Amino acid sequence: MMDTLAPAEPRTAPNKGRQTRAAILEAALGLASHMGLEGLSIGALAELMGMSKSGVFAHFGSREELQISVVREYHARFESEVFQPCMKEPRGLPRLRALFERWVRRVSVEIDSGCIYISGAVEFDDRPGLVRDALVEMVRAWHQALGRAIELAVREGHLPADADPQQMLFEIHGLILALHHDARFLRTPGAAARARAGFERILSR
Amino acid sequence: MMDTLAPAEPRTAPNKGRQTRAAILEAALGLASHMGLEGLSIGALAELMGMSKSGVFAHFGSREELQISVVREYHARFESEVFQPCMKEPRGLPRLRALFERWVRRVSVEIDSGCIYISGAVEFDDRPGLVRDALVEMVRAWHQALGRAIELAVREGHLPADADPQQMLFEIHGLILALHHDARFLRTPGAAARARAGFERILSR
DNA sequence: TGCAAAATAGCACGATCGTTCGATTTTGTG
DNA sequence: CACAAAATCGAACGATCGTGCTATTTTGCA
Repeated sequence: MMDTLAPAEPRTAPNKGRQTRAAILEAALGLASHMGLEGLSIGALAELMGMSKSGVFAHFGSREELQISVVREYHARFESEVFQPCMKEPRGLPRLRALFERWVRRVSVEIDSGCIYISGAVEFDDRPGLVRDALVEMVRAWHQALGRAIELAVREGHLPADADPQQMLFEIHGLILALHHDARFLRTPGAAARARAGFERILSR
Repeated sequence: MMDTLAPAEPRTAPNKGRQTRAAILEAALGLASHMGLEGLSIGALAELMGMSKSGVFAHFGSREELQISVVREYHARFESEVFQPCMKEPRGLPRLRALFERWVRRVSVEIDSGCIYISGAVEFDDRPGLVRDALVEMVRAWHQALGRAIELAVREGHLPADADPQQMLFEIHGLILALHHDARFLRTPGAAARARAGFERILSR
């Protein structure tokens, strides 16, 4: 009988492997949030995990693959914690508001939450390679999802018919970037409130 | 007779020293624009300058001091290329428009112009130290200058009296950050036009 | 419970990093 | 021109980096 799922399933199911790989990725995510994707080192990660460098290394095969895995993991969490919960909100403004509000919280409030999309964009804007490609792909996907939500709000009549969704997306993204900057770098209090105020101003014309 | 300017002037005036130091700083500025302040290495800088590592090192005494010098140099150039030319524009909207327009060009158009304020903010938002302190100080100074320009525009009656200059500053800064992101990372065409459109929208209400 | 395979450890490698120090060259002036 | 100071070099240091190899341990099923 053929294997039910995996086409080339090895003799023993690597359960332990997947577990520790997930644990490493969890730690790597936290590390990369603080030090950036470029600051993520296998040595530091191994020490944090209490295992050997080669033990950690074996799970990814290269540092680049580790970085890409971190990007993908961040994307998965971002999608399940920001995007998906908002899909049960009614189409249009309520859903768009929910997306923005969760985005704000993700970027400014949560602990350990340097946004890898934002820091990665700065680190890799001049550095070609697979990590950059992965980052661009995920950011583009998120922007497209947000763009669709805005278009839906227009189509539902919650926003004026002559609104420019791409322009709104650009400005909303700017608010999030300014929030990230002021909250995390300048440590200015009230940045989240400014972002929300800007969002309302964008919606009302 | 006392020295006219420097209080402890050495026997021979170190003219050559200042020259090469300036040349190193010039190269360091270009390097840091591409690799970030953290990616700036003395070895790469020495190779670029065609001199020895220790020769470069001697001019700064430490890597941290080199990074701080780069930040200060960038600030000086930013001030003289963006801020000061706009001071001869009439107070109010014309001056504010000029400031924004030069800022846009600086961030998106110019060659070799990864903005060190922006990349540094991301690199050092979690990294305490003198480099971060220097960065925060310079960014704060620039924000204050822009804030004053906005307040002047209100006082001149070019903007409604109930406008919130700090909120406007936040939103304008967001436009620049979104421009930097879309132009340099995503390589989206037309990002500068979007930033300008957002700016006009902020001014007209 | 035995045994193959998977997971991990241990060690070494070449590179590069920032930094130190003593020797050497270059500079500028009396 | 001479001579002190300034500038630069060359070599070495300990640390850390990513990565490759070969043991060794652990895992999971027959």
